[in-house]
Amino acid sequence: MAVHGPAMTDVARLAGVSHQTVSRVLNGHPNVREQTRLRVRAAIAELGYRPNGAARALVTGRSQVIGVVAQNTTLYGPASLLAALEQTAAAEGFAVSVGSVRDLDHRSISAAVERHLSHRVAGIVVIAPVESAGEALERLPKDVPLVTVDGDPSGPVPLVTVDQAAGARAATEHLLDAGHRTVWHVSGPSDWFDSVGRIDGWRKALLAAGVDPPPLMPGDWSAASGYRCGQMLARMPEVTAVFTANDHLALGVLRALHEFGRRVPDDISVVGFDDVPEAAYFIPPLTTVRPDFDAVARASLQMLLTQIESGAGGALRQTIAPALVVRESVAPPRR
Amino acid sequence: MAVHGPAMTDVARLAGVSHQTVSRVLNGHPNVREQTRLRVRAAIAELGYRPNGAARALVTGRSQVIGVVAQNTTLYGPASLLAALEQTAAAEGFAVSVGSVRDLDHRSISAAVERHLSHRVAGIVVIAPVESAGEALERLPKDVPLVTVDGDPSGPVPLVTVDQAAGARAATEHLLDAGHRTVWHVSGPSDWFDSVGRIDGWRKALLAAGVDPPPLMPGDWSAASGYRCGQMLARMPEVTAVFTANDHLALGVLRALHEFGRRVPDDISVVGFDDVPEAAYFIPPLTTVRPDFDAVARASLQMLLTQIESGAGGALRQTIAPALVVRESVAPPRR
DNA sequence: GACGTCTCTGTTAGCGCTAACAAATATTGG
DNA sequence: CCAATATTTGTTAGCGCTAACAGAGACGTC
Repeated sequence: MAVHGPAMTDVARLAGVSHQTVSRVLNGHPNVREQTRLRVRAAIAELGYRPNGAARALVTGRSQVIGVVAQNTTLYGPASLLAALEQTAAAEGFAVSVGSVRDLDHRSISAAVERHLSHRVAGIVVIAPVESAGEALERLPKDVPLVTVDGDPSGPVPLVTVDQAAGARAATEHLLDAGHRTVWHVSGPSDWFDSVGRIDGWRKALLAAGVDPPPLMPGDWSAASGYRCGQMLARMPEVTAVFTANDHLALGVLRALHEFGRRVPDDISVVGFDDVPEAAYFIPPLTTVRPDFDAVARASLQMLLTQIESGAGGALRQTIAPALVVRESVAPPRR
Repeated sequence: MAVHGPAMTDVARLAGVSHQTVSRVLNGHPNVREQTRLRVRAAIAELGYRPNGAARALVTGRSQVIGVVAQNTTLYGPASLLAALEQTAAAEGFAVSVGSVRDLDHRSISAAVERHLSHRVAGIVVIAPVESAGEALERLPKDVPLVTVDGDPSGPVPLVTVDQAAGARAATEHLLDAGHRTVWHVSGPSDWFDSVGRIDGWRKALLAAGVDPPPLMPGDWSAASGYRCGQMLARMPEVTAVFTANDHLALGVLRALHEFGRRVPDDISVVGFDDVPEAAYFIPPLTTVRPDFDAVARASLQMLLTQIESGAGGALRQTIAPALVVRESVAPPRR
């Protein structure tokens, strides 16, 4: 094998056909005699030939690559999404190129998208949970297939999203059903759509039950901020139930409560969101809401592929319902 | 902008030069008059021209893409590594294409590498913490720049690795220094080099202190397996110090000990490995070992780029030392 | 048997770029 | 001021592939 490996003509020569016939075999074109097809395949195998994606991309104007733009792929949610996306894409013959950005302002996002475009990706998935991201997306070239995940529900861009409100409602109602008078909420950052949706669901559930929502405690997804909120919650004797916007916040809250001698779930019940793999091993095991990342990945890729193939998109909005996972961090309030 | 956007010739026409001059400007070739350079840049900006990576890759035989092969990018370690790799690569003008694999057997790895090769990536980083991966890598075409992360320390492939043994030794010695007679170890799966290195460091530290290593408790990185091991540890009154191969195992152990009423660190001290962001909010805050993922990413990319540029590699082995992070899960044994 | 109609295969052009060389222009030294 | 050299620009070819068309057989139909 030379430095650049065998090309299509080499395969053609060995199989005694033209390079175009090789191309037809590779692309599953119907009008090729079975015998020829086999000869070509044999030649491909013998030479260890690998089609050159760059050449194909050049002539077709599209590569078999999907670009993903995400912010913090270290967080459990984005990481899971990315992994699921990659698995799904691979099954469809697409590679995934990551362009993570440090901040979700629109300069960063635009830059990441630009990078993808210059590689002529077939389509782009933007995990854009933040308001400022939307603006960047609106001014993009319209001919690029694009799907947003957890983006602006009211924006004009095709969107797949976890039903945050439904998840939050389920969590809140679960606590209410256990007999709690009200439910406190430790939220994520207010510029994340995820946070807003969860706050919304929590508030609606309380209102529907005829209770006035207590003040919101804003966090930033981190266990550290959960801990800070927990230190306040622990000092308020009336607090008996807390819903946190993710599991890491819950971990921080749990620790603060523990430090103050407030027992979970005996004194205070806690529900999280995300179902990180460790949630079952928190002290106590955490009742939480599990978003189906695989489903989100499948839906967004589906949507993207439809756009890629047909030029214009099918469903422009899709919502995935999360499920409540009941463990041991919830109990009825003591009287 | 047409469907495929402006090409180099369009820029050339607008700037009144040949397309080759445009190419020279783009590639920073020295022999271009300043005035011409400016005219070209202006034309590029005006048209919103974006170079076509596919065409460039076709003619140069190399794209500005680095392929990463990893297994479970949902785990904290791999996810952090991937993110760091992406950041570093972006700074050097490279995109990162992920090829995650479900299993680390050599068929899967080979397939992922093949996919990358067919996209003509400039180089490949394999996060291959498992023995079977090594075999797959040895039979690769030799002309592809390749770096392994956390791979086989005795293999022939260029390698960047966290000094697992040093980290484990630091953890073990920290417990010994606190006055514990011996230290138990909950390990990762035995086919991971990371596990083997950590087991090795733990054992050596004990031996150096003149104590006979207690039986090894094998886990699988998950909190679930940590919990199972913890249930056994809790029942053995003589156990006063445990070093777990990662923080999630530690979480499981912590929970099991808590259930059995064994207090940490009063009754039993625990040290983890990884320093996940939540470790500071475990109950109690976890003393652990922090590998520097950024440094690993930088080192591996550095190594890869050297290979890409010079044809053959520089340093073939590089080791990054981890740091002990002291929190509250360690105390002297009670007498 | 001549003709259209399939099915299969080959030929040609060109995607957008860089490398290699050729040509034109500027700069220098004698 | 002219040859010799350095600098800047243009011209050509071709990377490996697919699309579009053209040609060659095989087959049935009148």
